[in-house]
Amino acid sequence: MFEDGRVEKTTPSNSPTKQISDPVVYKLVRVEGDGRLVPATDDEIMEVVDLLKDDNSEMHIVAESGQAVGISIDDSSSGKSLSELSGFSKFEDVYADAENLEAPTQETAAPVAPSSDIDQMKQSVDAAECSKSPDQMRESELSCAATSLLPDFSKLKGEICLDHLSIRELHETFRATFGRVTTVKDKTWLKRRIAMGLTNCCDIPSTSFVIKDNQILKLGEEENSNNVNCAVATDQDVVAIDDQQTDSDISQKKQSEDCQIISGKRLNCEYIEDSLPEVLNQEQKTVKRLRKPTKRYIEELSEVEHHEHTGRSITPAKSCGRDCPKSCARPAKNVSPDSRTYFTRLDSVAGLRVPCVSRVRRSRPRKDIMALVGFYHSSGGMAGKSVSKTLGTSSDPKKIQNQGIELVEKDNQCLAIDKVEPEQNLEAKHGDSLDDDASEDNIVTVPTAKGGIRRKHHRAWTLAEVMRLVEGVSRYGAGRWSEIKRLAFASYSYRTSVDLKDKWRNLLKASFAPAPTDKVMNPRKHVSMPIPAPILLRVRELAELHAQASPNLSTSKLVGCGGSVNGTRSGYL
DNA sequence: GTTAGGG
DNA sequence: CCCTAAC
Repeated sequence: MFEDGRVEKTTPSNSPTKQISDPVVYKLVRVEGDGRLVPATDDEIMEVVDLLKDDNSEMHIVAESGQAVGISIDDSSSGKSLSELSGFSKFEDVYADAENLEAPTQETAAPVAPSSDIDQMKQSVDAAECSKSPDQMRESELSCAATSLLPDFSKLKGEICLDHLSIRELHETFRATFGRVTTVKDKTWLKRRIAMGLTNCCDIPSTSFVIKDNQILKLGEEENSNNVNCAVATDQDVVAIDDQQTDSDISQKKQSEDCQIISGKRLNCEYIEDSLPEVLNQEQKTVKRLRKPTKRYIEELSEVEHHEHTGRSITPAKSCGRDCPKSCARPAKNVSPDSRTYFTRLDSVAGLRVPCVSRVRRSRPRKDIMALVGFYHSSGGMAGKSVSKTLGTSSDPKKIQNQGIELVEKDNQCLAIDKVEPEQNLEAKHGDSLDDDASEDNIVTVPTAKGGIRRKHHRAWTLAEVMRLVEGVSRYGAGRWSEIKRLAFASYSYRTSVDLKDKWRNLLKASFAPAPTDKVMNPRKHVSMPIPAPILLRVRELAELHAQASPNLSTSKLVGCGGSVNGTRSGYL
């Protein structure tokens, strides 16, 4: 996996930091996928020579001899970055982290003993004015900041320049920044590391810079190197993570420090992971950071959304559209809206039981109404016929699509259907009251040839409706359908004026057709309730009446009083 | 918006 | 019952 990958490298430490008393000889190696370190070939060395020159200033890592050997790289988690970036520059952090691992034990051995610094710091918490050596004085200032573990560079007021600090001061600053001590003696590394901590940024120039308002101000630094720095820093992160993950002995302190830097760099590099440890330094908490929601969180969110969505489609409380303006306006009958009981109404004339789902007009049957199908079938009659017919339409390949549309449609439909209407039961007792407000909704969407779909809802005309229609025609005149609708079918929200007109037309047809003879008719077709002869007779009368009156254009009102004038002319409307 | 008529 | 032209 890392065959092509990068070569880690070593050179004699030519760090500008002359304080390094312990020169380290680096050896260029290649990290194999399994973590083995393979001595680099000449080609590989040549490959990175340029990098060495460019990044020389970053290479003055102080590492105890032999530490480089212990570095292992977990390719499983960092392979990508490793393959993309120069492994060589990782050394900086790798070494630093390796060093940090042993920081507690190294403290005493370090040339600048951190422990003594700590003591001094504690003693000089409020001793900024103590008369000490100039060096100590500066230390005191830094120590004051360090005691809170939060950097307080108030004396520098927003502008921090680390360039002129000594190694020891840098150590103090480091400690103030990260809350831990370090034995790294490399000034540049310390500066950059501190700058990273202070600015939460990995874009730290390798040369002089000033930190102002938590931002890096470069001093004559070119833009080009910045990108490199960022990338390098990211790479360093990866290495640090790997180191942290593979090394179980790691100290909590170090973990949090790594984490902090990592998160800060992530922020900058817009690479965010959700595996942040819980332990964060204080200053971390003050830093806003982008955090990708955890997977679980995302799932929960989506689930909520889903619930909301489905909930919306299931329980819409919207007003019905054109179909039932009236029924919606009417006061709701005192029924639980959630009740899904379906009452049946006994049609006294036809002797049929038809479902009475209250005033829902032109909406497709809900799923649960399908459960009633069996009932429809067993009950026979025209209701059964109509339902089976509509069901047949819906069971084609388009069914799924239709159902999807159904949901949408229902949102726009009056869903007061779930209400049960006691009055209908009363009417059932009354028999065929003209106030009968029967309703049933079995609406199916039918694909049309045009590619669209149309809602097909079939509601068989009850005898009561027919009678009411006939009366309406006789009273207001055939053709005044809107008036009939308004005055006689006000409570039949599902019957439009067009419906009335159509029905009347059918009635006319029936009335002038030869009397049905049972033997001829297919019993299957005859499920449709026959219109009682008296009604048909009345229809014919009215038709003849209109046939006569209508040409006049003036006398639709005469219809009611006209009685039977010259009978048998054209049976036409 | 209503009505008539074809489908 | 839907669709649409005509009014």
